[in-house]
Amino acid sequence: MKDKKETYDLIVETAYKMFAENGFDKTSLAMIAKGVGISKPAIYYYFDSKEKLIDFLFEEICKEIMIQSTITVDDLTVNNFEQFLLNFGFKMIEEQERDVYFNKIFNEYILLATRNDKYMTQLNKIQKSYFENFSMLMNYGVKIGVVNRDNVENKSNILVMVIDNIGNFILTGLELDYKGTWEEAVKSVLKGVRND
Amino acid sequence: MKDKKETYDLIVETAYKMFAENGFDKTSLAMIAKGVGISKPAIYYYFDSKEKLIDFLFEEICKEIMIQSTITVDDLTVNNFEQFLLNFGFKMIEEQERDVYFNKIFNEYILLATRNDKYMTQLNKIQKSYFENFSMLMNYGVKIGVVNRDNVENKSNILVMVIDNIGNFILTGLELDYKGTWEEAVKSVLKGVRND
DNA sequence: GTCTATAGTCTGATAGAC
DNA sequence: GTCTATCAGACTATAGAC
Repeated sequence: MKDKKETYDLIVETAYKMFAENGFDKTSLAMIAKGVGISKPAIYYYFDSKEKLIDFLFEEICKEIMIQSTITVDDLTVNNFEQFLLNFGFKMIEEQERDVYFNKIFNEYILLATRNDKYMTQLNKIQKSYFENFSMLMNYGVKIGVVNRDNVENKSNILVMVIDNIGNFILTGLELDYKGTWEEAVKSVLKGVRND
Repeated sequence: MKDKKETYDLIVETAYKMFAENGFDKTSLAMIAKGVGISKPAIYYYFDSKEKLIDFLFEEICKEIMIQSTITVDDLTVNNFEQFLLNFGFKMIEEQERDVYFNKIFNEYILLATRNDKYMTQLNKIQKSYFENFSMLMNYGVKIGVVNRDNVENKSNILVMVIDNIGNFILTGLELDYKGTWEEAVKSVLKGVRND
């Protein structure tokens, strides 16, 4: 029982890294087995098929994203709103610069989703929650008077687009002032409030 | 000679669509041959290998992007600067909504590039020219007084990030007010000029 | 739980006739 | 130029011993 758990985790971790580095198609079960230090058929004891292994990893990743993208609005005030937004982005940028695997494998899943509704349904849920979180945040900003009420949804969309795409550009090795760009995006969006 | 040209073009067109729809690995030469209406070995008369075919399409796509992303600043004035930026984005959004193949296959190449320097070198050139074009445009905007000179590079980056990511979101079928978001991005970036 | 052995399928690529 | 025939190799997955 103890050994089962350990091998299982090793398969999951190794598959995660190898799928991220080589892609799903160019990562065979034989490669994963070799990486773990077991034989190929041993993987089938834990996962019914390669596809099931891919599906399992997708669900794990989705859960993680849902947790990370959650925003709680409770402690936000006029004084810390901008700093909160800035920190949220900075934290994401730092995480994406640190963990290359995550973005690579997630892009694999996005491409998979464009060809397979099973993944697209799940992906759309994540996107929706992402946009809703930022929308909620910006509307709260309007409420406390730090965001101009005009085109709130579009302002929210801009922030999502920028922070999401920073990850993609990091992936290509492009060295840009990402934090500066995020800061400018936040400031652009918060500009123009009438204090009357 | 005439027949050669026709078959050649058919292979290129069919491969383009099939690679976009199924991905490189899940599109075999047999499938392409069947789509064209020839036998598999016939493809080898035109392309030395599957990889060479993939490389050729990549170069074609790169050329097209380089042309489309080129911006000429000559006719821009204080009066038409904002409208030019808006139209540039609107045109890109419309094209991306129309041609689904282009974005799908380009994302394939981006993933390929993260695993193969041959493609990454080319991809980085495209990105560089893209950022430079927008940077040049924004600096021209500063010069004629429609863009605030503070953080010009970051403002330019925001526009690139937004317009680039709109394509990705269209790919996932997400229905958003893309044109409105672009409009808001342009206005956010152009805001705050001091007319003194 | 993990192994060896292997079935069955598909792949990219080549040889050689027409 | 295009074909039929065929290759070696890699793949997922399974059977059955231990």
